[in-house]
Amino acid sequence: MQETIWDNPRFRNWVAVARACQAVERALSQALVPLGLKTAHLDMMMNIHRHPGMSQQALADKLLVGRSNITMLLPQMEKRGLVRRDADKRDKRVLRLFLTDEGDALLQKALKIHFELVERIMADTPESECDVVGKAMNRVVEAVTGPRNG
Amino acid sequence: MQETIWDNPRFRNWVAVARACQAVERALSQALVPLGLKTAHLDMMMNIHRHPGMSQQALADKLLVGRSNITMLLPQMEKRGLVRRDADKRDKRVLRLFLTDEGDALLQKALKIHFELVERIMADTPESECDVVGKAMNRVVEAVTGPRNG
DNA sequence: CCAATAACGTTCAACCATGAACAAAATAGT
DNA sequence: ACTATTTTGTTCATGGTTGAACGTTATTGG
Repeated sequence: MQETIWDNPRFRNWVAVARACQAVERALSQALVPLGLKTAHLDMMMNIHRHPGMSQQALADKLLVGRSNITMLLPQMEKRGLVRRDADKRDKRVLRLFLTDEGDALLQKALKIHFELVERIMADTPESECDVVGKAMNRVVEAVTGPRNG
Repeated sequence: MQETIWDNPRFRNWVAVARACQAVERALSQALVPLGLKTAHLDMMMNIHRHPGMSQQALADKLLVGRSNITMLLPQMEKRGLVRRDADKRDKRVLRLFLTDEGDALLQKALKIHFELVERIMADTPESECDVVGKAMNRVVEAVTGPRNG
């Protein structure tokens, strides 16, 4: 009776999700080595691309990481000429984030790699099921971050 | 036309998976603080529980982490009296891993927390969809770790 | 106007994770 | 039997991630 938990569909299936996620994270990490990028950098660039001019705080919230994480990583990318940080005229506390042209070009290459990896791992999953997965995951994020006190 | 990638169902939905995974990982991490456990420890204990006597190498493979990771974490748990490492008689290189009674008891508490979290985040997802998700994720793991040439 | 509070970004020390290099033990090939 | 290769676990230097404490700037309340 000690293994009752594993018989629960939700639990067992979520474990599969976590496992798959880590496997893909690792594979993506390897695939990005030629570009000199870490998955954390890619995540940041993807978000800055989709929300140009966002603050570091907003980026941290999107990525579900601490603010200090952003502070530690951004200067590297800035030095590489991938990202630009402009001071906000109205609010001197915030820095507005933008991709440089070079950053955008590198992002496109990285996205291609990411895309091909996803295509490969999802090849045997029909689109309809993909949508079921995506919708379930969006509900998960809401359930975790929504009722989140802060 | 530069955002074509985001219109792809597989890509967009996979991003949702990764995001959900990180959110839950973070939530679980917080929920385990009272037990003095990290998610890495819980993962290890779960696997040792299901495969008693497994080697550190086998555990690393299951968890998709480096061998050194196991070496760094296990002694802490051994000192806490949660895990036991027995030398194999036949092969003097390998150490066989077991949970102590105390470790098993703590694992049960941790599993309860994990289980309740999963129940909460999956509450709005019917069991049938859960299975679709789980099967898709198992295919993902196979696609990544199976054809993995190196 | 002025003090208190909150928000943004930074710094720092502590902890984790990783991969390369290593010693010991087992296996394979001759 | 003997060397070469592989496997297992450890060590170590490096780099990533975190949360707390801090300085600066906005905002709120009197």
